[in-house]
This record gives sequence, C-alpha cells and structure tokens, in this order.
Amino acid sequence: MTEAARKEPGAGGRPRSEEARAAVLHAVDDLLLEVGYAGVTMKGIAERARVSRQTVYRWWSTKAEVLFEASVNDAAAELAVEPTDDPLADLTAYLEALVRFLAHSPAGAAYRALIGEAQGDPAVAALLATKDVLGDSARAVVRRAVGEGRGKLPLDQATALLIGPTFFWVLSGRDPGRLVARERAEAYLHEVRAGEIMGTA
Amino acid sequence: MTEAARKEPGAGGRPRSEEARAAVLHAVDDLLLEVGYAGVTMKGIAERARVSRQTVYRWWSTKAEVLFEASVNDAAAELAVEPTDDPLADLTAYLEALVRFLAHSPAGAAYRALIGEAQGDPAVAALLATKDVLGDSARAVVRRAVGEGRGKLPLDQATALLIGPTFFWVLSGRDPGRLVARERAEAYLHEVRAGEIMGTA
Amino acid sequence: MTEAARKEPGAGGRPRSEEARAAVLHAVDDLLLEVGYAGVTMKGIAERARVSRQTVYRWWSTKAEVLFEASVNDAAAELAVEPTDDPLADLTAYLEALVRFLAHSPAGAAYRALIGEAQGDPAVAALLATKDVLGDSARAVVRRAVGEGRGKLPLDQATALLIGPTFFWVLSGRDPGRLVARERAEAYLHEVRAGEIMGTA
Amino acid sequence: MTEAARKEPGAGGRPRSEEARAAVLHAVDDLLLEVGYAGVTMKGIAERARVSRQTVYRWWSTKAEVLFEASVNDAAAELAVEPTDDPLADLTAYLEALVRFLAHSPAGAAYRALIGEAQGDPAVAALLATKDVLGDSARAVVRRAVGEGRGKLPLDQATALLIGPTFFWVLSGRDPGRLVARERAEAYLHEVRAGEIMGTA
DNA sequence: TTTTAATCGAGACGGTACGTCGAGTCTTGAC
DNA sequence: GTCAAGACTCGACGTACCGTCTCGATTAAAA
Repeated sequence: MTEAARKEPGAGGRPRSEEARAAVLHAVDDLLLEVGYAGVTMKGIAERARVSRQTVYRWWSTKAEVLFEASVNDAAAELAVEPTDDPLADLTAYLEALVRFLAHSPAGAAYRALIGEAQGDPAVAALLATKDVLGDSARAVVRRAVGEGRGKLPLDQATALLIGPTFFWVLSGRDPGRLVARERAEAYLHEVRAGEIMGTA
Repeated sequence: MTEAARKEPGAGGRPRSEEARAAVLHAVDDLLLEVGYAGVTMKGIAERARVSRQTVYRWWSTKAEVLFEASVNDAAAELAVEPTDDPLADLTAYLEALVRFLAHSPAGAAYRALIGEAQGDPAVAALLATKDVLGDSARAVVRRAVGEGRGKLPLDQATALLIGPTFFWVLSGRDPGRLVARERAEAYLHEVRAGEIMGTA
Repeated sequence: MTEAARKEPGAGGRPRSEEARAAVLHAVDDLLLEVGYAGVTMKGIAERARVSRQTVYRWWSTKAEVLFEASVNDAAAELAVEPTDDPLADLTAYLEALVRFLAHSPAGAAYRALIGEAQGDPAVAALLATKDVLGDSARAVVRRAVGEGRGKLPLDQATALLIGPTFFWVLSGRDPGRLVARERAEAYLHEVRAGEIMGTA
Repeated sequence: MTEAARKEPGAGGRPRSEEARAAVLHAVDDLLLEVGYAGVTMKGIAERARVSRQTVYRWWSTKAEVLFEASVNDAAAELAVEPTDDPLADLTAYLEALVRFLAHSPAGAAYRALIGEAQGDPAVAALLATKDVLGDSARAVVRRAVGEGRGKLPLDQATALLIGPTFFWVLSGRDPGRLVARERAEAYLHEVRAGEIMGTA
C-alpha cells in the first residue's frame, strides 16, 4: 500500500485483512529469491500468497510497490549501525553492512532490482524517491563521523562519496569479496577531513 | 548482433540485409527516447524498423542485446577523453563526460537501463560482462593520471572510486546539475596519490 | 422478491425497507433502458438504487428475478383488454396490445430478454414457468371469443395460434409496423371457428 | 469468422489453420450441450479446442459469432424438406422438421440461444439478421405450397403464420410432444387459401 | 427499558472470465 | 538462406462482476 492502512473514508465496510497483507509481502520475498525480479508477476504473487489477484491490485498497483514495501523495513534495519565513539569503526561497520545488504541480502536484491527498474520507469523512480533508504542510513553515519557542515562538501555529496564506490562495484557485477571496508573507511575519513581544511571536496 | 556477421555456414543463400540491421539499431534508439526502456518491445522494434519480427530474432535474441549493440559504440565514444599532459584536466574532463553520458545521453539512458535490468536478470548481467564500457574508459584515464600499480589500490578499485559517487548520484535519481567535476577530480587525485604513500587507498 | 415478504422467522428484527425494495425495482427498469439487458448487472443495480449489494442479494438471487418482478405487473396490465361484446374487436385489441407490449414497452423488452435467457438457462426457464403472463392474457381473450373446448383444439394451442405469429415476428427482429392486427384477428376467428366444425385445428 | 476465410490482403503470411477453425466450431458444439449457452465462454471454447485464446478472438469476436457459424449450416440442412407434389405433405414435413430442430436438435438449441441473446444485445440481433435461417427455409416451402403473391398476404407474413405458433410453443417452454404437425398443416393450408379468396389474411 | 434479532450501508474477500498485449515460433511465397 | 507477412501457442496484463463475508449502525418488537 506504500502508505500504511488508510481507513478514514466512510468508516463502514469490512476491514482490511492483515493476514492477506502479510501473505502478499511474504510471497513476494520468496518469489524474488526463487525466480528473480524479472520472473515475479502480480499473478504469481497472488497465487503464491493464496490471495485473489484483485486483492493485490487493491493495495498495490505494481510489483514494484509490493517489493518496495516488502523490503524497505528490512533494508533500514540491515543498514543501521549501532553508534560507537569511534568514527572509523562506525564507518567500517557501515560499509560492511552496505556490502552485505547490496550483495547478499534478499532485501538488497529487491532494492537493486528496484533501482534498476527505476532507470527505465519513471513511476518506479518516483516510488523510490519517497524513501531514500540508502541515503538516510549513510547520512546518519556520516553526520556522526565528520559532523555536518564542517566541510565544504554538502552532506548528501559526502554520503555519495561513501556509498558510491561500493554501489558501483556491486551493481556492475564485480566480486564483493574483494572490497575491504576498513581501508575504504580510513581513506574516506582522510578525504572528507582534508576537505574540511582544503575546502575542496 | 552480439557476434558479428558470421558468413561461414553452407554457401549460397540470400546475404544478410545490412539495411535491415541498421534499421533495427536505429529504431531501437528512437524508441528508447520515445517510450522509454520499459516501453520498448521486440514487436515494436520490428514494426518501427519496417522489418519482420523473425528478422530481429534471427540476429538478436532479446531487446537487451539490441540495445546493447545499439548503445555500446556511442557509449565508448562519449566516454573517451583526449589525453593531455595534465592529469587533473583529464580527470575533470572524464567526470564531465561521465555525467553527460549517464544523465543526459540517449546511449547513457540505454546503459543505465541495461545495468538495471542486469540486477534482476542474470542473462543481461552476463551480456554486460562481455564489455565493461564504464570500467574500460575510466581505466584508461586513471592509468595515465596516477600510474598503474603505484598505489596499493588495485586499478579497478581505483576506477570504482572515481566512477562510483557519480554513478550512485545519477542512478539514485539525484540532480546531476549539482555535481562539480573539478572539485571531485582534485579530491580524487589527492586521495589516490595519498594512497600511494600511505598504502591505504 | 419472488415470494412475498415473509415475516415468520424468529420474531424481532428490523423490518424490510420498502424504500430499498422500490429503489431496486425502479433502478432495474431504468438500467434496462439505458444499457440493455446484457449490460444490467447486480452490482450496477445496487449502485443505481443506492443500496448495498447484499441487500439486493438478500431478496433476489439473480438479475432475472429482479427483472421478472419488476416487469410482470406491468406486463399483465399492458396485456389486459377490456372485454366487449364483439369478439373480433377483443381479438384486434389484444393483438394490438401484444405488439405494443413486445415491440415497444419497457416491460416487454424485459420480458423478451427473459424469454431469451430462458433458452440457455434452465433456472430462468423455471422462473418464467411460475407465471405465464402471455398465455394467461391470451387465454382470457380466446376463451371469450370462441368459447372453451368447443373446437377440437386445446385452449393453449389456440392461444399459441394467436400469439405465435406476432411473437415470432417481433423476436426475429422483423418490423412490427408491418403487422395489421385487424386482418390477423379476422383470419384467426375464421380459422378457429372452422376448426369447431371441421375438427381439424 | 462469419464470412469464410478472406485471404486477399498482402498475400504473404502463414495461412490460417483449418484444423484450428474446425476444432473451435466442434468445441462450441460440444460445450453448448454440456454446459448450456450461459456456461459457454470464450476461454472455455479455446481450452476445449486446444487452441489459444488469441486464435479464437482473431476470427470471431464473441461467442455468439462462433455459435452462429457452428450452427447455421446444420440448421439449414435440418430445415430443408425434399419437395413432393403434395403441398400438404410438404408442409407437414416442414413443421415436423421445425419442431425437431427447435426442440431437439443441438443446432436448434444454439439457434434458440442466439435468438434469445439477440433480444437484449443488438450486436447479436445484427448478426442474426445476416442470415434468416428460419425464414428462408419456410419461404421455400410456403412458396411451393400456396404460390407467391396469390394471396393478399405478403410471403413473409405467411411464413410467420406457419412458423410462429410452433416457435412460440417451444420458446415459451411448452411440451413439443403435444404438437401435431399434420393438423396444423391442414389448418394452415385452409387458412392461407381462404385468404386468397377472402383477401383477408 | 433493556435486550434481541434482522435489517441497512459499506466495502474487502476469493474467484473467474474478460479482451489485449508481448514473447517467441512456425509456415508461407518471393527474392 | 534471407526476407516480409502474419498465424500460431503461451502466459501475464489490469478490469469487471460474481456471490460471500465481515464490519458498525439502525430499528423495531419481545422480554
């Protein structure tokens, strides 16, 4: 449904079946792993969830919406890192979580597929724009590690610097095992802190 | 066509129509702009190219293949930068070309769509792996700018560092106008050269 | 409602809303004219009558039942002819009423549609068998005009002789304007009276 | 297809599968008997004929068209009577064939259903108007029996007089076993011949 | 006066057919 | 052997109506 149960209008009527909602979200998770994004269909989701096709369409209009709702909570959870007093450790933990999410987590696979679909489908792009999972999670970490506004670099560009290389690495099909989070975190910290002084980037 | 015109088998027979081939590649370019990646279909390509459906299938098996062939040459051309003696200028020029390609060029739109499709479709991933347009173009620039193997950072990770932030920025739907190539190039140069000494990367 | 308001079971309870009943019958009449029999749906009836779907189903189980109840009273009224002392005049008046009913009246359109539905749907056939509107109206006229049992022809066959040609004419889509009731009435009278003597038909 | 294979345009292309055409017509015949007109669906026809749904829609746009094509040939055959020199015998034979057709033949069941559907669906009415199976067959018999234009009664009204009573009898669900063709034929002959002299009907 | 019970509206539910579309394949005749 | 044309099977699309099922809110007669 994208935005959780709106039940204002009228008031009357049979209430939405929470069971059906859960079954659909569960089904789409399973299907993504089994048949891949391209193989997921609204029909397939409905059948797997033992739910009528109409019920799926009633609450989500595309498979992208179902996937988004199914994965966005998992995504936020998997990308959250417990803050410590050590910025380097935080950054390292975040980069490790990022690789794990993008390259190995089911929620990450869903997210990659959505990012992909968004490249050729404006509707999906708009959907993704409603919640910037990656950006939000990174911003929290970066803000703690380097402080906001202390460098000349806007916060969102600083996060792009952090996320970008890993993002490209995974999406372009390179081996995620070859990434070393610790080194990247050190270099990143060095770079953005230099930016504070040099005023470059 | 994926594998260039093979003319070995048998002997006689009508030769492949170069006219048809060009018409297909042309049509797919047009269609991409008009209806977007999701709207492109094999049927649509054939009709637009005034070519029979069978003819398209004879030479390409998926729309991804047609798009790939139609855009890969343009892509390489658009990402090539004339080498100068100034590494900073080269890097800056490359980053500008990269933004132009990813965010504004038709070939780039096709490439983004293909990268996207690859996230959920292994066949497309394999297709893209046959020619690493982005990596190749960046490698050439990076090699000239910092020298190969002089840092501890492997070359392909150094290129990921260069491409990644921009790649993420554009694919996540952020405004490409806010990227400043010059600053990024300076910071990049600073970082990878520090890596040579610090051995971090 | 098919079987008039039964109020036996239990005891208390909210009484049936006569308003709702009338609204439904009214709605089905309107809809039949606007969208035709095929276009009438239970859903459409409910919405048009500003009544819940369940309420329609509570009292009628198919659209045929609603239509039947909505049209049967009108039908009987439209087919009733005031008896005079002149059999020929009675028959003529009846045939005129029959054409008017079958070819031009809304109730007749409903009746034709029901007869039609009955050809392929035994449930509708059974429904129609509960009240032979056409036969009843004709029987009354024929009985007065020629007397019952005076010919060898059973009464219902004599009525079929009267109704049949017009019935076929209209249902097979022929122009009702070309029927001349007076001539048909004369011939009919001649034929059935001959039957009394000849003992043939 | 309603009008047999049109193969003029273009010339190229795979020819229509006669096998598929026959399978569809056969399937709809079977289905009509098994599940009744209301139970016949385009989906059901396609599945029963082991043919794709698209193929059915390619040549017929509604189930009425399929049924019409499937039954019209049988209908004409079943209603044809071998002319003799005895008008009374011809008429009797025709009336017997008519009862057999309307009340007992599969083609007749289809025809009744189509007539029925036509009452509430103008498209079906138009379809039926393209070929007046009942009228054509009766006209041939009546013309031979009484001569055309010898009475004041137009030929098609004379045929309505012949067909009508039986038509009404069967369509209103009355027992076809109670009809006696011979008596009806005699009365009919008597009536229309009287009409020649009396100039009534 | 409180139950009690059947009504009402609204609207979600599982089904199933609708008619369309794209994917690939196959079958012609012409080149 | 390629080409245009176009019929073929298959399966998903998104919509519509089916008939059933909860809901909360009425509305009267029975307790």
